[in-house]
Amino acid sequence: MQPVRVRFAPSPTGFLHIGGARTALYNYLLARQTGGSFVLRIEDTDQERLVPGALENMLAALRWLGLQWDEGPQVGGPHAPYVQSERAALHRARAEQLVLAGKAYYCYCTRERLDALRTEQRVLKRPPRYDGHCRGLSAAEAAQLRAAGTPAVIRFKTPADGSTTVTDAIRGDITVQNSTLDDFIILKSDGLSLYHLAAMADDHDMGITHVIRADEWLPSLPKHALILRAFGWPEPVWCHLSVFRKPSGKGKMSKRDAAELRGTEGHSIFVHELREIGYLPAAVLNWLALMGWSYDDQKEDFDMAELVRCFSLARVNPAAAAVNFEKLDHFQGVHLRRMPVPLLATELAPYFVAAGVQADPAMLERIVPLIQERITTFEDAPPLAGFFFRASVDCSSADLLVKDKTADESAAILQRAHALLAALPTMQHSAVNAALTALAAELALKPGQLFSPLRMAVTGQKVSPPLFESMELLGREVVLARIAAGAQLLQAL
RNA sequence: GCCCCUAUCGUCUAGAGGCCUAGGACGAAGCCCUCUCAAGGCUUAGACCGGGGUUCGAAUCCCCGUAGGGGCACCA
Repeated sequence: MQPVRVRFAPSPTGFLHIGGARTALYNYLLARQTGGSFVLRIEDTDQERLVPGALENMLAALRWLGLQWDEGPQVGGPHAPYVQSERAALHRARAEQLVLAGKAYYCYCTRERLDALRTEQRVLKRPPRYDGHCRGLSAAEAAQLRAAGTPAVIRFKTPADGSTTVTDAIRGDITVQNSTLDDFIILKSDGLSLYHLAAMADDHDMGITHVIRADEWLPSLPKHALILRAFGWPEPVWCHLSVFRKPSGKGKMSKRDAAELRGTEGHSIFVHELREIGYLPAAVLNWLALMGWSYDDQKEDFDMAELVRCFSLARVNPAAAAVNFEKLDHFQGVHLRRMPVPLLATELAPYFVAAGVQADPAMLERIVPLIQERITTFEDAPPLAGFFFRASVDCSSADLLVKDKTADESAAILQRAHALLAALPTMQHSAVNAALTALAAELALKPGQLFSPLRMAVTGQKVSPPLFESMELLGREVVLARIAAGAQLLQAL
């Protein structure tokens, strides 16, 4: 395949979400695969909707995912500027060029008239469309309005009849009757271009060969094709990706859904939050890649290099996919288990700090093998392994009881274990295992009967990393102290 | 209201006329392993939206329904 020039063109009106990330990923993959270029362009022509911090958020999220752009903000490139608002003069010139060519015209209709028109059409159950009022203005009328300083927009002259056919790479030909389109605005009265013109002009100027974007643009695709044709510009390969649906399969994700997700499930649709929770970029990438694209009927485990090698537009699925976070967790597990221990330890360290425990780096590195296959996200680590670093643990006395035994009997059993471990020549886990297993047999207890209360005493948890390995890492002193404390707690009952 | 897109297990998907008594993955259930929890191994349940065509033959092609999604701004 020839080197492509693709672009990801987000609008800085919010945080980067998984839908945008997947669009960026597919673009990136195609660029890398063909030795082409991945352009990042910021579409900020709607100054009113800009959200402070959104741009920074997107750049950081893209970088975290490893989707480094070849041209764009912060890195520059031969087609700078890459921020659309800085290209306003270019867009304006294009709009005027179209007017001169008789393919667009100035429109002086007020918003009031437009609103009234729409309301009327709504009442009549007619599609809301501009009625072409200013298209028929005589030169004299137009000149008069202009002289009076009447605010004007520029509208594109859509052919009244006939149809427009555009080809989408994954959906085939799409044909719409031109009568269903109206004379849409391409330049606002403030002189800034609307998306339709700005995006097409920039795509052309930047030499974009493939436009891979969200499905929501499909209805306006004919407008874009019309603009391109009006200029006589070549069309890129179009590829419209289906939007993601809620996990329930119903509808698009809303802000409210997003908040709920973060709070109750520990998941998120925002890339930066996924990062905060402690997901691996490799897992997010693997997950996203497979939502709407597949390689074959077997392979699902991909790293970035493999994705670059295997990706193809032809295998992108046109149907909408519901977001499935269980699958994310699965990929997270796959990639997490594959991570080198020292690296995982380094990544985990800040999460312990955030949880209020000082985790000694050397100790953490010894603990990681015990928890690596027991955690999903980094956030899961402190609750599981925080007991290694705390001075003492809080035990629930109920769980300190040996099953089917009284408190006193349980305390006595704990004391037996205490004495045994105190006398053991080594705290090496297999030795601890052997000794404690023998003790259980001697006391006619099932292993679990003895180990459960011990686990509670030593870790303060009903669920923990392997007990004997944990004891070895904790050291005899700490283990004995905690068992003694547990026994004491029982006696106080 | 109008326009566009989509339609295989609960979910993500494989399938591009016979290889399909429809394959894989997540999730679920069961078993094994086992000090808890995981991880791992094995097994099971589970789908071609409906109706018409075309064809010797359709999950695959066409049409009509239906359902879901998206769009119809001086937003992107």
